[in-house]
Amino acid sequence: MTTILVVDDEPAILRTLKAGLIARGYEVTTAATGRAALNILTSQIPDAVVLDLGLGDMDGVDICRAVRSWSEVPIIVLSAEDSEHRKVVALDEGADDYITKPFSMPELLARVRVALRRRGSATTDDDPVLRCGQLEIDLPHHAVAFAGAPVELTPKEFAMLTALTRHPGRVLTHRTLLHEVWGPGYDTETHYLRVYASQIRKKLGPVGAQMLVSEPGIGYRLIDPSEE
Amino acid sequence: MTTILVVDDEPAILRTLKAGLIARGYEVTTAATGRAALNILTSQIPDAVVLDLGLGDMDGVDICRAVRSWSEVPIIVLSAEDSEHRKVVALDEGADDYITKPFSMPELLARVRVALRRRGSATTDDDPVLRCGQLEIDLPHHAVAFAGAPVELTPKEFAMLTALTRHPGRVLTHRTLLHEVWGPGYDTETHYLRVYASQIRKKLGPVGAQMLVSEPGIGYRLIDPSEE
DNA sequence: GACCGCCGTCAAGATCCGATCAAGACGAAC
DNA sequence: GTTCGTCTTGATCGGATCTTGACGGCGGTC
Repeated sequence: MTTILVVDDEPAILRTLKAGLIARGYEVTTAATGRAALNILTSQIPDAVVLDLGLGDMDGVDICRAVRSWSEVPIIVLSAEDSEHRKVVALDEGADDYITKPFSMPELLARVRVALRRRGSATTDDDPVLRCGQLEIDLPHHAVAFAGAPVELTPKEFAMLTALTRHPGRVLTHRTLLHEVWGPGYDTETHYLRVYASQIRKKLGPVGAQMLVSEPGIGYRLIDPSEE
Repeated sequence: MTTILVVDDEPAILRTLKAGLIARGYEVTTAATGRAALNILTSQIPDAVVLDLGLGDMDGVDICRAVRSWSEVPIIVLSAEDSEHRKVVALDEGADDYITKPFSMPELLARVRVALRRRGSATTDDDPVLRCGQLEIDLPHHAVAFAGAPVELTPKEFAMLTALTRHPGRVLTHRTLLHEVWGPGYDTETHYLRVYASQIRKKLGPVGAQMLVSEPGIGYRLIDPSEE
């Protein structure tokens, strides 16, 4: 069953969208606020999202950015504004498509099909929790746990550990990590990595510390116990 | 280098598109007819396609359909018509996006970035492993194994063995190896090679040691058992 | 057989790199 | 403006790695 989340604060539009999608055979869940949408998206990720930018409680672009930190679910943005700048920002922050109101239902449906077509051929697993051995990273909640016990990390520590956990067992070069966590322009600051690796190890405890190993001259690696 | 194919029969638009894309750092190839576009797409597939529907010789939708039979390259369609039916058909026949002329260059660029972003995350899990006989070098994991048993190598040892394994059975001259591992300026330090060849042999064990042979006065070679 | 060039091995000093601690700088929240 | 947490930077220690030199073996040449 293909599920689509529709987010819009105008009941009339919400009804129209829902009816059109159901008529095409999709399962539809709805949310009227950004907060409600994020709540849904942290627990059960649909196959696609139709998101109106103009919500009462938050900016739709912020929702895109937030969701993109833990899921690649296709997001089709609706907006009343035809502002070029807004389009570019939304697309760069994670939206897959941008439709200007008033829109035609058949076009929206076609664009939904495009989004689903892509998803079908791509990844199927979309668990917003990264795991590696006893380590668990809940991306939407920004929560880390090792062996069931919560671990408090600062933003940079979180970003670095997440980058490593996305590729268990693989060596990430110093450059790659610095790019991922600090952005471009920090390519030579390998000292940062040492400091943060040390702090992460300390917070993971004696057992977890052994999972984060350095590959001298290359980078860092998170040992994947399932590969040993 | 990211390559984008632009297909349009109006020279003015073609020029505009090409200039805008090149300014953003993309490599651009162009085609003015559907036939020319298909010719290019059968030989070398670009990273994305920008396709004007209104070509002289063929219907753009037919091009979409044809390309989709052998490639999933992202296609962004441009069209002068704002016909809803045409949009739906194009999207259903394989187009990933549909932009109506007149369009804004920043928006087009943003949509190109969306298309490329997807391509980037789709091709993540390939594991290029170099092999030569019982020797395996997993480059992303930075792991070396001989006959299934892991081998711990220092950075220079790893670099030297990798260089040799990239060309199984072939002789790499002293100069080549020194350049590859130590960089320029070490052309005469052949003694380094002797030291490291010795250490690598020691770590590969008695069987593996025999694979690394020296060609007196020339360089070193990794024996490829599949060629003997 | 002695010499010579080249290779292989070993080991010791020098050097580099990573880990850790701690202090200063910065920024956000109140 | 102050306070707190986080980020940046510096100093130091220990260890792995690299470099360098010495020595012996092997095969050719004279």
